[in-house]
Amino acid sequence: MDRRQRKTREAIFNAFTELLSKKHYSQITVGEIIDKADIGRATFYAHFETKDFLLKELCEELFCHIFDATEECGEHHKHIFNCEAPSSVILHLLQHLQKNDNKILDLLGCENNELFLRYFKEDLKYLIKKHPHLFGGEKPNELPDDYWSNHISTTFVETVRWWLDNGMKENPQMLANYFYIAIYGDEKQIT
Amino acid sequence: MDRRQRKTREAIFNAFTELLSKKHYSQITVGEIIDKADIGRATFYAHFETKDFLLKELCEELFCHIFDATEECGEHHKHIFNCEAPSSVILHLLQHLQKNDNKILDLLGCENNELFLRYFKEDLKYLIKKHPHLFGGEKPNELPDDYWSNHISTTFVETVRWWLDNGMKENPQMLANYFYIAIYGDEKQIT
DNA sequence: ATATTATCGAACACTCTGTATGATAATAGC
DNA sequence: GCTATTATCATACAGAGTGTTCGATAATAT
Repeated sequence: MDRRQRKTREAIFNAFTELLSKKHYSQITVGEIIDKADIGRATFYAHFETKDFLLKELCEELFCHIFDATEECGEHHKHIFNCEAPSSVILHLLQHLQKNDNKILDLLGCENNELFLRYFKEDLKYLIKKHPHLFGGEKPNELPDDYWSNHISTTFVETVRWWLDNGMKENPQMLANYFYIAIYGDEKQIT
Repeated sequence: MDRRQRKTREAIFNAFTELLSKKHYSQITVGEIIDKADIGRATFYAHFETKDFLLKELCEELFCHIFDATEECGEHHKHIFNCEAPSSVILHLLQHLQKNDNKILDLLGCENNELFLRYFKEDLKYLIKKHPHLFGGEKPNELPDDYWSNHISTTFVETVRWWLDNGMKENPQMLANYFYIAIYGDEKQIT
């Protein structure tokens, strides 16, 4: 890829991210993005068809760094599986978040968090479907697979949302505990 | 309220609801709404400041019929508490949904469901906070109140979403069971 | 050195928003 | 019934945002 293209793309992403942390997605205009990115109007549209596509590509780029749900950046995927015991994959993800890797927390915590948490959840759900025992516990027999993977991923995302909304006072260990208690009940909490 | 006002308001709500069931909220214009409602442009703006306010008022009107989270239509509220055993409030809500009371299902099931499920969840969360034992079960001691009420309401909304996305094949009884198993585990399912 | 390609700036047609106007018709109060 | 009020209408309008086009310029690749 041309260096000019890379620089332009980078400038657009940076400008867009900065704007997203300040105001709602629907209120951001292409005019603002190109002003902040300091590029020409035609250049923006040479890169992204619309603002919606820009958002989509930003999400894909960001979440690819946390876990690979699209099967394209495998080394990160492996990372999750190997560097920790399977029972604390959740804890590991939360620690990544707390370090604010790739500034992902800025976007999950801002007023646009609905947008990003949806992407986050979809990626997570896909991961759980592929690896049912990733989070250690057992699915109750009566529940359909899909219902269960949806329940797990939703509960995780909502745990993160709750954490962010309440000022991130709890440490990742405590939060992982909440998650496990909510899902599996008192008796099965991790240590 | 003037009969003219009532008719106009009704026409706007109907046109808006019909459009929402067909296309995404962000793609709907005020022009389309007034065309379908067959009213003048100025008239629309005499009723609603913006499209966003229209959505807000529509949601308030709709969900008020299911449960009163805003404390203003108490008889429906009482309805929920009195006509069924407390342990199956969930079942009762699901039965209301299945009957498609007030066409609410059309909106929860369309591509704009994010919009409405968010409102739905907020109302439910408020209700749970006020009546912690509404759904019968017990909160694990280790979990903060707010985390728990968020978990319950999220799980319920996600159960409904899952149901809609999968063609509503299960009956309310079965669905209520899934919900209770997901929340409280195998051993506590209702009969 | 040359061909290719990304960017620029400016202009453009188009759509949508929200407001303003004066005229008309429905409603409410007496 | 008569009158004052008020909702609605049609139309027009300014302002903002979108997405495209064009020729000129500059960076990159071969």
